[in-house]
Amino acid sequence: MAKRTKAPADPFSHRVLAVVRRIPPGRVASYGEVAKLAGRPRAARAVGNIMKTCGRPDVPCHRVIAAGGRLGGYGGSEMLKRSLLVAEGIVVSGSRVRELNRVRWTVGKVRSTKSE
DNA sequence: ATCCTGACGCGCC
DNA sequence: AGGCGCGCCAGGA
Repeated sequence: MAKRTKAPADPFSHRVLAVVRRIPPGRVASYGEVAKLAGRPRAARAVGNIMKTCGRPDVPCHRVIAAGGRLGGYGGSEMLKRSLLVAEGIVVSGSRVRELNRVRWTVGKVRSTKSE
């Protein structure tokens, strides 16, 4: 045996997709946050690339935004991303998410949609 | 294997 | 406040 079947291959990309998939509706996570949770706090850029190559409908890539609440990009259709976020109840102003502190997805922080 | 690009992040001008 | 540059990581040619 001694064969671990196969090398870890891409635990990173796989991890990123898993994290994004865990993002609940009405919540958003930044590329850097996802990257950090995936095990690469400096791979925010790579995360963005993976989002593009994800090709998984179970991965709400539109819920992944840039740092500071910026929309980031969306294949050139960031207006679509903005609409999707707003449609989920997220307040977006221009190219900036408002109340980021409220929509920011945090692990272990299950805050109801109730305004506090 | 090497080079370049790319849905980023942060600092600086 | 907005724009520019450098750094970091992964995937594709």
